[in-house]
Amino acid sequence: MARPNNDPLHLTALQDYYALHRLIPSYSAISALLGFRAKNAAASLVGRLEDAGYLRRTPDKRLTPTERFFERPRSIGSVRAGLPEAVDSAAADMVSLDAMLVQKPSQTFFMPIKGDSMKDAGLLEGDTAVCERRQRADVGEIVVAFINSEVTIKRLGKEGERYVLKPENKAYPVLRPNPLEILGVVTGSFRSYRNNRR
Amino acid sequence: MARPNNDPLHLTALQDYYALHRLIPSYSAISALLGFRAKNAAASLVGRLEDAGYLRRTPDKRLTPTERFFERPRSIGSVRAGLPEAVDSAAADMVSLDAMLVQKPSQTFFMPIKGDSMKDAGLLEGDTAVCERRQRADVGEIVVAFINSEVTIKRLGKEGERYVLKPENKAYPVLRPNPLEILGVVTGSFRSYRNNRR
DNA sequence: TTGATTAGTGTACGATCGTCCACTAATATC
DNA sequence: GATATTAGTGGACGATCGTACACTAATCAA
Repeated sequence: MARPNNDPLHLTALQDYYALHRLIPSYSAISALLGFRAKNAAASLVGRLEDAGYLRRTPDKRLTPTERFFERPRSIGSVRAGLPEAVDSAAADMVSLDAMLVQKPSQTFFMPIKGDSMKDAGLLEGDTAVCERRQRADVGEIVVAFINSEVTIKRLGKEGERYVLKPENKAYPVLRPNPLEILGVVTGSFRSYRNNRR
Repeated sequence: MARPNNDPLHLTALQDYYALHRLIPSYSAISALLGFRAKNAAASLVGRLEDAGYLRRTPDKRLTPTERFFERPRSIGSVRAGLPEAVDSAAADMVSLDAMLVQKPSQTFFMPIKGDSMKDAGLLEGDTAVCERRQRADVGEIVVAFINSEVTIKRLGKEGERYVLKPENKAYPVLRPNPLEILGVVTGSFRSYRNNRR
């Protein structure tokens, strides 16, 4: 019995499962999850998902999510009223968080933001900065610098011939370290409003 | 032959494998990876890793990384200069940002921040809010609300018996929409300094 | 010196996994 | 109105997976 299905790829159910367990379920687990009676249905579903580029296989044939698997709808902002489910998927493109924030994984590391010296730049205590390892930076970029045996995040400025580190908070002074050692450049940031993990 | 081993948990090798494939390998794959001749060695290794809290199992017994699996030796604080490596606990090439910010993929969407009405909360123009579809929210949460045929992001407040929407910027007034329709709750946010923006 | 613990070898076995084949029912196409 | 195509059923089968049991070698503590 092939009941017509508006979501024949069952993507969201699998994404929820993955978010919970960090693993693509086995065929029989997929069948249990989606209510299939034959695990063969799961097999062909996985085939479709592979064709669509949501799943791939490791060298030893095991199932793995691709980048596209993690894409989420980005809504435009003007949505029709009424329907609460209305952040309209028709008016949304799909974007992947990782693809947006991490370009060079091997050069990228995370740094927790401490204190409020950068709060006017929208970097608050507890935020995480996405940083790219690099020794040189341009004026105006936010950099990870090494100063007084500590790592700090400030905006790179210039006074005459001299490079300085500017906080984005009037309560803090401009730093004029000499020498100035740059560990990396902040290419993004993120924060979570949840306390708990997972 | 039990050769003495300085890293009897083989964590880094497994972390590298996971970074590559987003999957904990099978016992035989572990044996191949680490050069074991008996996959039983992998089995007991996994047992140790479970005891140490690096791995756990899904309800159907399949292996999964825990939060601790993604931790990295943090040598921050008093890092000696010149060594920009190993700055934070979670390495960017291992853990996906998506996993950190999205708990329920099927209910989650992204919304661009417009204007500066929430700048004191660290939400700037061009940032992206991670939102979870939900009709009800608690006072103090940042919500996605529907007001005057537009979608807006504000903090949910209460005045007496009445729910209000508070901007986080003194230049903007408190909104008292009636009725108040909530589309979702902001569970996180992120921004990229890449091409544009500030 | 003895005994316990740790780390890995080797073989065997049952359970689970993924694939294959034939089949069905609803939808879409011509 | 005939015919693909899509989505799922059902059972069979070989391969792989995880576990169990017996054993070895090196380290460590009493």
